[in-house]
Amino acid sequence: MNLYAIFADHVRAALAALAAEGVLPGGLDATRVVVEPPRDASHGDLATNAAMVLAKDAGLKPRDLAEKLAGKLAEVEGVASVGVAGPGFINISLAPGYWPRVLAAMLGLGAAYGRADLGGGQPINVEYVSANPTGPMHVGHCRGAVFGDALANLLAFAGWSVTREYYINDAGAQVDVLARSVFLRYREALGESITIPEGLYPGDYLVPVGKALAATYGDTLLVKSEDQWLPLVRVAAIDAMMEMIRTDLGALNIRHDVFFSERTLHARDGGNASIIDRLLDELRARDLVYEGRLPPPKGAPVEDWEDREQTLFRATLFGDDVDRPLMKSDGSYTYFAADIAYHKDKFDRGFKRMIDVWGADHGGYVKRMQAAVKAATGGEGSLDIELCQLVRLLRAGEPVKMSKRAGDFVTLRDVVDEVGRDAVRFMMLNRKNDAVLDFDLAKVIEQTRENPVFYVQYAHARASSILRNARIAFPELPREPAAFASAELDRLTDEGEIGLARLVAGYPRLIEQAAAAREPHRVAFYLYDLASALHAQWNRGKDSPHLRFIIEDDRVLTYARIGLIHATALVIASGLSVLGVDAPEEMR
RNA sequence: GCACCCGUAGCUCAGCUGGAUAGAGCGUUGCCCUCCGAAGGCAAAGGUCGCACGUUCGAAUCGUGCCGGGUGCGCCA
Repeated sequence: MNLYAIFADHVRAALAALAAEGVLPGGLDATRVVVEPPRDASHGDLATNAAMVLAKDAGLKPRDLAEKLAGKLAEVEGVASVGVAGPGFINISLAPGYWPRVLAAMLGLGAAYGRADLGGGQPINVEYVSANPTGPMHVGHCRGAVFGDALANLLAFAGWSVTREYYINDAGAQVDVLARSVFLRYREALGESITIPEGLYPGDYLVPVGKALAATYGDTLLVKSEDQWLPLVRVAAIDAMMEMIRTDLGALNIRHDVFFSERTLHARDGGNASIIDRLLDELRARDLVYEGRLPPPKGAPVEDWEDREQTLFRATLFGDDVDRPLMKSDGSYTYFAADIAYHKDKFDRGFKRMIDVWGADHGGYVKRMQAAVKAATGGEGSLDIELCQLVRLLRAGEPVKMSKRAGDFVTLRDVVDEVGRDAVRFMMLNRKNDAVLDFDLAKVIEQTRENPVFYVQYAHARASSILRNARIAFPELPREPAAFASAELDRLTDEGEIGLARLVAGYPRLIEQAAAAREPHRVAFYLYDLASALHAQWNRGKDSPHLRFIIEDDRVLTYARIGLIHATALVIASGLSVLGVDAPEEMR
């Protein structure tokens, strides 16, 4: 149901026909041929670069080739005229009834309109958020969370079988610190007066965890040594933190399918080799792991640098700049070693394609991780990494102070509670993920055109309002969009109406391109344009009553226009659902 | 020193993976409310696409080198 794809087929057919006639050589490589909307609508409805791209191989001048192709394309059903312009563009104008027919087809599809099959149902794993389980989510986690979730939605809509995954970093020293912090809260719950020393987590959010421990264990942990109580407390603390994180994510409507524990990769139950042990043995057998020395890091001097032999992964064989350490000086595995095993595990679970969403501060980690996936999967698996740049939190143009000490950071929950889930989600997606983003708490709740969240939602509410009013004027009006596929849609002749239909017709193409580029922000910008076109057409009806959507004494025309409104509302709702934002029927 | 990201209108940003006269919002200027929602609308002015070479029919887009800003740079996660 992608008009541009349909016409790309027509172009290929025209090439084949010309080849059969001996006018063109056969077997021309048409991969660079695209059919797209012309930049300027006055050029026509569709344009293709075919003649310019193929001229050299065909041994013709672009304009000559264009003329020949144009002759063929003019015979295609539904084409009104074909022109050649500029250096060899072929512009196609569709017959007056064509856009209405496209509209009818999409109305028949309903909510399925826009769905693509790029992924062919293949599995893909999207890992995002993966915040440390040591406290509530803070606002810095927000962007990656929303981006990852919208990307997962987008890929699912484009035909992938998506699994949303969260990697729990529950194996490092930070979770021991968490456990010790919780143990203090436990003693506090038993009546002791405590102070949280430097280096432990001071936040109040651990108080209830301590109380729960006291309720479960009474004072029995007090007599145990740290070796004994630490594992118990750690498990309870991590569970409590993950529960909190799940709740925070729920406030943003984010739900993961899989929570994967790093600890399981390190586990050596009953003296067996761990998953990491076994993977490194395998890599060592392939001579991808060796003992060697690294040059000292450049840039900021590292104080306790010591030149020592260590266990290294040959990342340089796979495109990285240096080989990377797998063992810390105390003999335990680095985070990287675990991460290799983790991605290998994803691959073994059936995901040849993986996407990780990371913060920009992990940019230096990209090459080694991709190198590791290449090595560990024998080149069979592919890992794409999407980096999200920082968010600057503002209030009316002034930076919001965020200090890390004393647990005094702005939590994700604070922000969602203040401005609402929809505003957070839409604004986080209203910028390329690799550009830094200013998030102004004051601006995102303004109800003006400046605020794209409001403007787009308002467009949907306005469309809903029009439908309500139309049912008052014509009580027998059907409620289902599909019923309007049989309306006399060729009554839609106004340029504003055709413009709306054109935008709506471009939705499937937009979804495909946004999914292929992994850029959900394109959906947000598209929706803004579509909302703008709807608002504009509505406003034209103020000065020109004959352009209003509801024409009391012309039932047939009203039906056609209501069909257009249904189509527009459907696409807005569909796009918003990809972004994970509500499409309200009225604004309050 | 190296790697990655960014540099487009006065400001904040898009620019459909190389296409035609580079777009939108804000701000500025000028018009427009008896109206299916003015919670706005219409229009105008405003750009050597950081700079310089290169690739080709054609470059904001690709390559190389500079300039400016950000992030990161054994064992933290």
